[in-house]
Amino acid sequence: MGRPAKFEPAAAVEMAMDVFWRQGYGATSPQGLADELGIGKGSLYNTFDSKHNLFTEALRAYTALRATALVEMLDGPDPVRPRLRAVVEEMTGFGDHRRGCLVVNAIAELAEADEAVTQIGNALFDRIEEAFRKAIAHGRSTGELTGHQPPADAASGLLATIIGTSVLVRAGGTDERVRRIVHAAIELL
Amino acid sequence: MGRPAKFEPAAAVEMAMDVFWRQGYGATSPQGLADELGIGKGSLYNTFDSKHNLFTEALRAYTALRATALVEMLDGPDPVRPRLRAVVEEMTGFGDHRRGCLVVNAIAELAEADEAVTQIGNALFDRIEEAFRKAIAHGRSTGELTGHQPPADAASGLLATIIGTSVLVRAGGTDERVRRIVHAAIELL
DNA sequence: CGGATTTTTGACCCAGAGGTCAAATACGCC
DNA sequence: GGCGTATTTGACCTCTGGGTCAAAAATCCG
Repeated sequence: MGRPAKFEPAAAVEMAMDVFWRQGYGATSPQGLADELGIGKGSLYNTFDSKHNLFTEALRAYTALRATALVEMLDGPDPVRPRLRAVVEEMTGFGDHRRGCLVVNAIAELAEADEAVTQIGNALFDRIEEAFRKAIAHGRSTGELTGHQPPADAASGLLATIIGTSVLVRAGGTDERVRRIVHAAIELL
Repeated sequence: MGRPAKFEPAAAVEMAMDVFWRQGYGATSPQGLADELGIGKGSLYNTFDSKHNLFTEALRAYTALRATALVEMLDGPDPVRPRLRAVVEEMTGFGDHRRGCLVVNAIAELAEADEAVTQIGNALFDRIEEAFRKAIAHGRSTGELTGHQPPADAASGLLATIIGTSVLVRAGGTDERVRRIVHAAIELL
């Protein structure tokens, strides 16, 4: 049966996710990752073939987490507005960690040269936008939301808003400003 | 008087700006920069002491350009809405280059570890927000804009929107989506 | 216990990063 | 032309990045 593995790949991916999230891709070294995961560099490369591959795995894990949280938070009884607000706050990384959104950071850093990253990013963006659209459309149908733009437009706007806000959070912007942005964006629906 | 300089530092900074803008900070090497500027690596280091210093110089040049363009575009006869639209489109890098905003990219890549970058970024964000606020307030005073949120809130929202949009542009998002976002954001003022 | 197997590990590799420097070069001036 | 000065340049340096691999270690099985 061979020597027992010392670490769970899935858990390692999540830890790597964390490191990339904090430091970005370029500023993160394999050695650093191995240290942080508490394993040898060789082990890292046995399991994940390259730094870049580990990175995309981390991005995928991240999008899965996000998407799950998104569905979970939007799926519930009316009213929909507080749910949307909660989602927006959660997605921006508002509050605790202040690292913004890993996918947003990845795209800003690498988009021009890295096809894989761009693809993962756009996929997440599309899912978020679509979830927003559905929620907004639902809110309109019950009369809770009274905005005048088509739900698809409102959803796109909200997507841009959370992306922008995640950057502002990462920049260390004041809670006050972030709060105002979120509030206004939700209010306008 | 000594040997005549072969390159203008200011011009070099602008070219470096371009390279960083395309590739990001981590993916740009001193050698690559020197090649692109058509000078020796030594010359680079004589003029700008470090890669990081050149980078912050580039960021500063960038913010100066942006700020100038901003003021120029907002300063004109009524109505203010088309001006705001033009600014938003310009700032997002919509249309030609598709690289998003250099400062946004820099923050997303480095914010957590790089004080200088964070500071430059926040300064630019503040200036943009303030310019928006003034323009919106003016539009309200003439009766052109009829939105209900306080101008400061609308300005913050617009700031988040252009940041988010610049990321979407960099991700290669469809023109159609970007256009809808910009349109809706301006319409809501 | 002695394989057979699976995983770990750190030493090792090469290329390139970021940076330095002495020599070479191109002026103005006497 | 010779000199002082300012700038350029590429060779050079060290260190780390990203990655490989042979040997060691830890398990199961007969």
